[in-house]
Amino acid sequence: MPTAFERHDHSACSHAALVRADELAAARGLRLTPVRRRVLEILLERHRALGAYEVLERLSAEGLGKQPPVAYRALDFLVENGLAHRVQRLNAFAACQSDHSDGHAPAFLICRVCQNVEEMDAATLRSALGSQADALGFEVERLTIEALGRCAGCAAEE
Amino acid sequence: MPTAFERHDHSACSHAALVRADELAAARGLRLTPVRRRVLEILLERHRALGAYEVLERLSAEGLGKQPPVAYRALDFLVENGLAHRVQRLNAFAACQSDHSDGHAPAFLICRVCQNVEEMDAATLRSALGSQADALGFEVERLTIEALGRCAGCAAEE
DNA sequence: AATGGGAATGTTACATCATAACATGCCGAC
DNA sequence: GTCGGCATGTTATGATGTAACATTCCCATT
Ligand SMILES: [Zn+2]
Ligand SMILES: [Zn+2]
Ligand SMILES: [Zn+2]
Ligand SMILES: [Zn+2]
Repeated sequence: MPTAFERHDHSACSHAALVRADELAAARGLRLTPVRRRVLEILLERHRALGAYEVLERLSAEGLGKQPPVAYRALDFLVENGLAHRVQRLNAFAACQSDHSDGHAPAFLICRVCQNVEEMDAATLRSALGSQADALGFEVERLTIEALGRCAGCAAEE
Repeated sequence: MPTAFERHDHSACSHAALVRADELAAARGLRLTPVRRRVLEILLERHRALGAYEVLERLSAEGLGKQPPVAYRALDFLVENGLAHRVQRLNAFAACQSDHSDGHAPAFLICRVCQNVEEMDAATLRSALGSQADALGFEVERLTIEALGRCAGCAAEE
């Protein structure tokens, strides 16, 4: 798989993610309603993270809902079911582009120039942090790892 | 040093941090003005992170400023100079309680029950993530590592 | 002492992000 | 057919964050 920062046939990313979403919905009996599916498609258009209000604008233009709760509810649904992630640093949301079907909690690389977001496997980091935390008696439930920086392409251009 | 989650003589934490702040200000010619110093003291009262508006309320009660920019400017100053950290998951700020004098970027353990925030050294994690990112040509500039979970004390009570 | 420049603070007004609460519509189970 | 659960629609408000400009303070220079 190419990274989010490379030029690539993005329709393949997008299509694969939608297929995974449909499979997941079927397997778990989730209701991937028109609004929810459309929000996922919108997020999948790029590797950028979108703010809830950016998503809402798109929905609104398509007659799928004009008020913030519509966007937030769909986004929350996607996040809860692992189809999208919240990027804390940006107060924004990105579709999950990884092929782990379930329960993964990746690290994110965020390019501050092109704004693309790449998911990176964080299993090693998770377990390293987990044992450090264990030593302090702390039980980790959710882990956020986000790196802000510059991707190779943007570094080359500057 | 006790962790933020243990019972301890917190005035020692607080006092030590203020001494470090004064030393840093002297060494780097920073202007630790009344508002800035007071904000640091307020953050240091507990190991909790405070929202900007919580800080502002306190300032306002003391006649040190009634408008959001007052709080945000002081907080930004503290963060830029390593005297406080921003906790992304909480949209909140915590005084730096570590004795690293400079440029450290710790991982945070956030107890969702008692709300205390503990800093943990993240040097190992940083370098591990750094090399994973390097392999993708990504240059990390800022790294956020935040674990949400439950501290030993709160686990014992539940 | 006056002057002037830079940093900090004061203030207004607004931008952006997020959710509570309640009304309405949809659909399948009984 | 109607009841109950879930999704959606709508209103209103809460919470977080910043742009822009006015004012004050301090201190170095004249
Ligand atoms: Zn792609
Ligand atoms: Zn880039
Ligand atoms: Zn303490
Ligand atoms: Zn706790």
